[in-house]
Amino acid sequence: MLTNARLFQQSYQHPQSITAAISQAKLVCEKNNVRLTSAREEILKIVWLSHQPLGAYQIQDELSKLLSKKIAPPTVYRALAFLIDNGLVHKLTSLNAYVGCPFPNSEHSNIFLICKGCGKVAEVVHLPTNETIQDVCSKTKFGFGAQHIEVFGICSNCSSHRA
Amino acid sequence: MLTNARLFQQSYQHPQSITAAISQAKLVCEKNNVRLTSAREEILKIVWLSHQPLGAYQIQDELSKLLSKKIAPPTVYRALAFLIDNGLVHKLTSLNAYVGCPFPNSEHSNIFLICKGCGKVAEVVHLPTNETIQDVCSKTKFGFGAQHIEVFGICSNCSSHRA
DNA sequence: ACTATTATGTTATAGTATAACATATTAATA
DNA sequence: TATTAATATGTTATACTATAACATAATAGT
Repeated sequence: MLTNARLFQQSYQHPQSITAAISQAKLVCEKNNVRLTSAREEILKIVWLSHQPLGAYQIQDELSKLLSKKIAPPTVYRALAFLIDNGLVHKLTSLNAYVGCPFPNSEHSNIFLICKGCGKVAEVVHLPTNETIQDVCSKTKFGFGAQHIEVFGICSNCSSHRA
Repeated sequence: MLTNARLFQQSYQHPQSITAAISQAKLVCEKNNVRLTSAREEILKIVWLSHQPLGAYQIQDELSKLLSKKIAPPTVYRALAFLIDNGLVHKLTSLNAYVGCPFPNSEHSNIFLICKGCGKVAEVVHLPTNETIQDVCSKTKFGFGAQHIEVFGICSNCSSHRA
């Protein structure tokens, strides 16, 4: 099972992971034959730097600050659409918020653990869950395309600190 | 496995299910000691009558027609919040749309099969999937609260009619 | 250099949802 | 049954989320 759930730990500090994420993103874009422009890269960094999922307008604010100029929503949404299309960012639909994908190359379960305590979100790749979903699809003759799983609860750090 | 996936069949016509849904809703409300007021009941009917998930403003339009008067958004959103709280309606977060719950009393997997062809949505209760999710939570020490699973694909009716 | 393609800037607006406060209805109690 | 507390609805305004449409700029291939 692949996960970045340790980001729930208080000590966690996005180690070299942002630069790692960026260089991985560059590889992905090269492979997909698309361009990681500076706007896209900046937004990817902003999303990665946050420990919580960010809304589009929060990203807008950050980017405005960073570049010291006004950024309009389409700039943000277009970059997000690009990053999502290329598997570098996910949208959490229940939150209208965006997170960086920690493993853009792996097979995806798209399972997101959303902590109601601290607001942090971890992603998990879990093949057994994929299989049970496939089972549901075959039983209902439903042609599987994609899945999106959001799990709401309390992370270990929050439960130990509030207990 | 509990499902209403046969609603994907072309012949499917919401049999007596609307009245059944309403009477079940009344039971649920009685059990929960809350009131199924006429506005709430009307909105539940509207959601049930649609074979596709409805947006809040579509519901607003329907209700306005039905009652021949203007309905403001808060009326709709409040009724939806009530129905969701009592497990009678679900929100599909990726669509910003609402569907009636076909089995408001059962244990829930909250698995939604969303057909990209016809736009219909079926719900499934599938305990094995619950178990794999629980497994993910225990492995990550994440205190499970709730889950929401959206599966995107093509239903059997659409695949047979387009093949 | 020229052209086609892709990306960004800009303005306006569409679509989704809630805050805040007034009024009405219902349920419980005196 | 009048009173009160609680719950629900009406109403207005506004916040939040996202995209359309069109102009300009940057890039890549010829």
